[in-house]
Amino acid sequence: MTVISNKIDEIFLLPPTEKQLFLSRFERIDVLKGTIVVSAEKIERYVYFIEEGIARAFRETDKGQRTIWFGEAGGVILSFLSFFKNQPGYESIEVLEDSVLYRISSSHLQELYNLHLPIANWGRKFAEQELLLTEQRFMDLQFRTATERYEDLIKHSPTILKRVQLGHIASYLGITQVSLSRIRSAKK
Amino acid sequence: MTVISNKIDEIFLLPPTEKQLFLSRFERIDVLKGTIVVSAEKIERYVYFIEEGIARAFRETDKGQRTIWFGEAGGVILSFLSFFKNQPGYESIEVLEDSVLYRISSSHLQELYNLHLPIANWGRKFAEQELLLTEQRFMDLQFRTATERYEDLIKHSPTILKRVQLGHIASYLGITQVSLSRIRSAKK
DNA sequence: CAATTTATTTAACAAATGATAAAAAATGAA
DNA sequence: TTCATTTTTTATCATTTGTTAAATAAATTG
Repeated sequence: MTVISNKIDEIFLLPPTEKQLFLSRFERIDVLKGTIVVSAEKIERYVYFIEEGIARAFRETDKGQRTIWFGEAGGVILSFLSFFKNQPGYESIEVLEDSVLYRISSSHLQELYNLHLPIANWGRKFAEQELLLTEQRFMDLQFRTATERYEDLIKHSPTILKRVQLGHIASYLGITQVSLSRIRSAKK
Repeated sequence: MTVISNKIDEIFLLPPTEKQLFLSRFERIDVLKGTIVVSAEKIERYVYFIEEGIARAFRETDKGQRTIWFGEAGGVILSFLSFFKNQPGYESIEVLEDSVLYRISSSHLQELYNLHLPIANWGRKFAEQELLLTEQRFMDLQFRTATERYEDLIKHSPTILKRVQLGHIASYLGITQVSLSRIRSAKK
């Protein structure tokens, strides 16, 4: 649980008592490659932390699946809509390799938020951090070209590039696979 | 202060004591049309709530200003990067009409977060809500065409369409003004 | 290993959007 | 109002990206 424990500390450092309380609410699950952890059809009642493995969030469209997010060890799997508003979310999330996850239920988390100030502030910092990441994605999409976004991916997430097929990468970048292939060949 | 007071309640209902404490930290400012409330150059130490008026966030690029957000009464003016990470943000924010704002300083807010559980949870809900809005923007940009985004704007924010010039709208939609003009003429 | 499936690249054409320039319309100031 | 400025629309051409289909390469399975 070390990866996740570090991740939790990184978001907001909890006093030992609260940290322990928080961790005690987590439950380990081992999932096989291809498992759909979160389904767009359903309201999801857990937040998952990735201890080991890699995950992909995607939306089903008329033109097939389109990837909206990749997560590696230390990443958090959740549907914001599901978890914050109790609605079915936009996305489904699958693991692309056999993975080890730890999850905490919505109701446990709510209870902790309502009783423990440090944990409420942890939740706030968590939301703020995810907000910054989402804003970053938005800015990239709005202000950078597909080529630049691809180069950023090479630079900042080489692991993903190596472990994930290009069709998923292309839709993540907001372009077709053909277009990505053109970008790749232009770069040589 | 009624618009803002309602907005605060909408995010998360505070007990009367905390609500009053929270409100007591706000300060009213009246700003003239064209005032730059938040500058991309600086670290901004306030969050502003719009009681009356309309605002626009934009980034300076090599091709001129590009709008990233519009806010009306009840909206919140802040740079996430500035406020959450104490860094200069991406955007500058100006008011497009004479406006009435209420602001609370970063340090006051931090203090309230650290001492009052309900306010910490208010802050969490606020971040969660802004996260959902940002995610929505991202999804729109990624999954909908410029034409659809324009139609959504007509449907959901007719006020903005009426009060803001089309150049700003176009860059908000992520297209050129020429392209927006084409979309508008195709619709007749 | 060969056979089959899946993933990736390439090519040709269509559609959408950008860039630039000019015209038309709207706005604001004297 | 009239003139000057700003905003919006229109037109033309270049560029980018999408679409479809086929070819190549890689991975998987029996």
